[in-house]
Amino acid sequence: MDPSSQERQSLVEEFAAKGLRLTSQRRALLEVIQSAKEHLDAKSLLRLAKERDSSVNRATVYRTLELLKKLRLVDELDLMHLNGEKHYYEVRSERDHIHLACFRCGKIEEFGSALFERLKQEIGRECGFHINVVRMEVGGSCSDCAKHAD
Amino acid sequence: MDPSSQERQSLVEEFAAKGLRLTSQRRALLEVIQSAKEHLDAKSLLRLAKERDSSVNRATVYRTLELLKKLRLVDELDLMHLNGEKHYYEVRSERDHIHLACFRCGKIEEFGSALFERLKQEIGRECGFHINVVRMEVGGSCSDCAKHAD
DNA sequence: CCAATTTTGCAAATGAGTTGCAAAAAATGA
DNA sequence: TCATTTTTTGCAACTCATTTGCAAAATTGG
Repeated sequence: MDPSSQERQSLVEEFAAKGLRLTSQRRALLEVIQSAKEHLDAKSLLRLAKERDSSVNRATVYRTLELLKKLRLVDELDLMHLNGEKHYYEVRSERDHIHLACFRCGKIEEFGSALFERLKQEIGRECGFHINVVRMEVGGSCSDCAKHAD
Repeated sequence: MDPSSQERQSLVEEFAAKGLRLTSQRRALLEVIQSAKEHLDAKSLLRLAKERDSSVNRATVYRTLELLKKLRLVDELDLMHLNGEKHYYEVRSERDHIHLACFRCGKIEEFGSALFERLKQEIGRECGFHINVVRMEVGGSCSDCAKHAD
């Protein structure tokens, strides 16, 4: 009941709310992205979306991802190219966060901080730059791996 | 004479100082990267390196860039994929900086700030993460383009 | 229901980056 | 210096993520 405890609107809802056609293929993809527990690339998204609607095609996945990026519903990540040149996707969250990629164990951590928010504000203020998308990725050794050596 | 007025060591010198073989092909590439006035992709690097040593091959460019990344002499950038999926390269500088990419006019600005440095320190402190590489890229409208509208 | 518009699957194409391999170049060591 | 070993290179073929042209299918708006 308390509005602050509400789940954020689902991707599917937000997508439909923009007046775009919610085809079964798009719905399948949106549901997959929304429910993902980890960062998924286009190939994985296709595989999982096909489990919901076997007619989903690779081209549709790419075309829909392009659309979602433009709509700012989804962010595209590189994750420091830890596993090749492909991209990963995640639902855009309320608060931006930094991705920390461990070169040793491959773990991806997310880190948000007030300092990060201030930095973004500073960019707007100092450079007169109007920010649409921010991507900050850090590569190195996570706390577990850093212990062992460098 | 004043040490602070000295140019930073050249890429070629740093490369040789690491005890690696400075072949004519590598020298050509290093000189091109060092003297670049803008961010260049592998294709452009190859073209320009060939002007210095026509024997330089694409494979060598990629192999050398891989080496330079590992040595932390060069950073790889995406520049928000403003022009396709290719990568751009720049000499690693004393101080990290953020790349601001304008989606409208394509201009790339660089921005370094104390806040950015503090944020990196915070990541180390809060997450116990040992940072090797940082990449922060921002997409939006530069000050000129932001005036016109959004 | 009909005409116009959007979205789709398919298959082929694109393009950045990688790889196996044999030849060339550089280092090593008698 | 010369032979041996190691590294680097060019070449051509390849991989693989992503894009595109197009005709068919689905949706929308009269």
